[in-house]
Amino acid sequence: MRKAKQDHPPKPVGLKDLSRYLGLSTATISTVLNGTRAAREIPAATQERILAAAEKFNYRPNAMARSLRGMRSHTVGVLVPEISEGYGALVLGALGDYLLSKGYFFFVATHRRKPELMDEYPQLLRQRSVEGFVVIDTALEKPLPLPTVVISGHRSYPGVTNIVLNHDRAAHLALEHLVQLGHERIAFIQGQPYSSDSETRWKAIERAAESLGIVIHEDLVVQLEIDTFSPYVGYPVVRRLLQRTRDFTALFAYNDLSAIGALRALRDSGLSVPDDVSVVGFDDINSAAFQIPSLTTVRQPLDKMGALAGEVLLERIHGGANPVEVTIDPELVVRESTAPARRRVEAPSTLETVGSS
Amino acid sequence: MRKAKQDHPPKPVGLKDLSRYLGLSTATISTVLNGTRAAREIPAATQERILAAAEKFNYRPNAMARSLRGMRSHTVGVLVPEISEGYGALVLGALGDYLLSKGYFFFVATHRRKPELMDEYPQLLRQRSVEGFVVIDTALEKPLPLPTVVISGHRSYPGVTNIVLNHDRAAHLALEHLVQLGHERIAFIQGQPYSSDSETRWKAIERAAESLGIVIHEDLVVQLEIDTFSPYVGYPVVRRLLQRTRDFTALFAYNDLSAIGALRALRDSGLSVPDDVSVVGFDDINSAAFQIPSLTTVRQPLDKMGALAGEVLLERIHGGANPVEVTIDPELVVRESTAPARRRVEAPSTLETVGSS
DNA sequence: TTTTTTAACAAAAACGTTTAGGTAAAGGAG
DNA sequence: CTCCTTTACCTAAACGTTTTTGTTAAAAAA
Repeated sequence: MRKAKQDHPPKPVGLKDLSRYLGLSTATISTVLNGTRAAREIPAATQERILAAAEKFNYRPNAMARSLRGMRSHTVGVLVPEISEGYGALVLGALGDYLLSKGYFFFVATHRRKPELMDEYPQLLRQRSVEGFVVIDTALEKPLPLPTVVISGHRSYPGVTNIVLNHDRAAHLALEHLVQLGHERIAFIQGQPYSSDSETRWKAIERAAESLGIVIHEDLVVQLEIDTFSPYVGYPVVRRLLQRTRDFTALFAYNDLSAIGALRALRDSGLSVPDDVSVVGFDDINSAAFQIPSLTTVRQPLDKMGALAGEVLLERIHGGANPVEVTIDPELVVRESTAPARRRVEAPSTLETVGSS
Repeated sequence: MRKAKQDHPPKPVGLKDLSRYLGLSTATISTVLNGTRAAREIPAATQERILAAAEKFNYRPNAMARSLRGMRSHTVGVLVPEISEGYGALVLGALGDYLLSKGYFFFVATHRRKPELMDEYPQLLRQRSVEGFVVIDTALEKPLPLPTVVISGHRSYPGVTNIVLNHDRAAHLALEHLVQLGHERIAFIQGQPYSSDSETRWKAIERAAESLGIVIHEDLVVQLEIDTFSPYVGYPVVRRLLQRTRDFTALFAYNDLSAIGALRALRDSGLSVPDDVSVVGFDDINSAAFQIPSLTTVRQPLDKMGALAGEVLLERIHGGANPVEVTIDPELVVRESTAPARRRVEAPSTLETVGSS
């Protein structure tokens, strides 16, 4: 019995093999195949011969050798908390497709929010000669040493382009919708502290609330804590909220995932959506439209953001423009989970007005 | 005003820089840093000096040069229909984490089921010196020229390891559960023709049905057609099924996505789950537990399958064992979407028995 | 004293390309 | 017949490593 080494992969044919076969130098072959300026000095007949041979032996230049020599790898590094359902996957998918379509490959490094990995991976990627970085949903501690595009990044660094949603518009769309339905007491789920949009989005919500005349009641605000890509993320916080108070008619969640968890929590607490409570999500992940009730949500064009990140990065790599920030507009998608407020709170509720009446 | 080229990334320090700094040859430094056998001839003092300098200048060996020389790239290629919610993302996530933990990076190529890309990408990846392939949910037309692990592959090729779910057990678990609940007339959603598990799973279902004494009625079988990662995939087929007949008490979907679409279709047709129809999904994606009603499903340990694929591939790359197939066991997760059959079909329904009574 | 051994490192080739700078042969001008 | 151009290539260096095979000076042995 042979050892497992039996079928060594056939060695790919290299320039040297072609050189031997054609009786030409590797230099000549290389220039012809690359169609460089120097190739014009090679007669058509020879060029044909070279092309034919390359075709015949299915010659593919070794990318490492080429990169080493030419100092461009046609590779970018992508830094992401994790590849999973929802946010990351949608962005990564569109980004990947764009990069591939432009002849770039990409390394994905999932740091799982561990600081040591977030430090280490950019270095490892650099070692691998990536030409730039795309950073997804990750708060950069310092600028990276190569062209960088951050999706949902909110810190400014020189040489770093941020791709961000127009959060003010997003918050306004959602709250305006709720106000138009007659909601006044609205509960909020804030994002996890480490999620890169949490703070920015909350500030936008505060501004939108102000401009729409909505009061944000502190006891109606809860914050996500656990780090999971299951809707469970939103379940316990909403359960706890409901134990404390039920004096609200609408809930604006940090994202669809937590909104879906909230749907379940509301139901488990005997409340009906949207009859008792309207729920608005954020992102419009694929399954949002298929919840029962289907989820009203602020759509974040994650696919566009991913593709745009790729576009901007390649532009930068090729020495082009270097915008500090690119803003994308959200869109409100109204579905079944929002409805007119159950009861107009005509009279102020007891607690609020104890001192002032 | 300068052109956009202003801040050229600082050139990484190389072996030559260290060589100049230390007054030692690159050969010596390399051997010491790599701790090769030859390094034992270098006195401890010198070694210290070298290590210290490497540390000081944060020397990182250029991976392309190293690969070119050593002919090992510590890179694998992953071929996947697309990065998206559900199946692909879960597998890819676990696979990626495993590979990274072992010091391997990976290129992801998303072929979107286009034949020309499925042909082209393996070649491009090979050019990039990957050491092996992981193929996810993709029917290979021919074996690839490097160690390959296929997740949910059902064709056998020499040198290709298939990681497959025990579909017979999966089918049996689901159908047995339904039978125990008293279901006799069961509808089925088959997978898309190109989905690599479709055929295998269906055959397993036929065997399980046979062994449990369930008759599969042709008019209760529909097949997924469209290629999307939205639950919509299951919606139209179930709507059509319901227009044709409502004479069934349970539905076994190809996957959770289509099951979720089915939930919506059933509701839109005025049927209640699980009171009128019980629904069983497949995969146990994160959101399955958070549907309303939550979805009974056959859990496929996609994360384990991804990690296992990585493990087997690296084993193979290092010249180790080369199993033809590795089987993984599914698990039934019972939730709210299944319940005892609405009505025992005591008397045969009219159509069935016209000729025989 | 001469030869051998050992310690400590250096030189150079190799990996597969690309590219700047040749050069031999053929053709034309004088 | 000599000199210059042009044509059609080739040589060699370079990219940053790793690794095989030296090389040199000093120490040990004869």
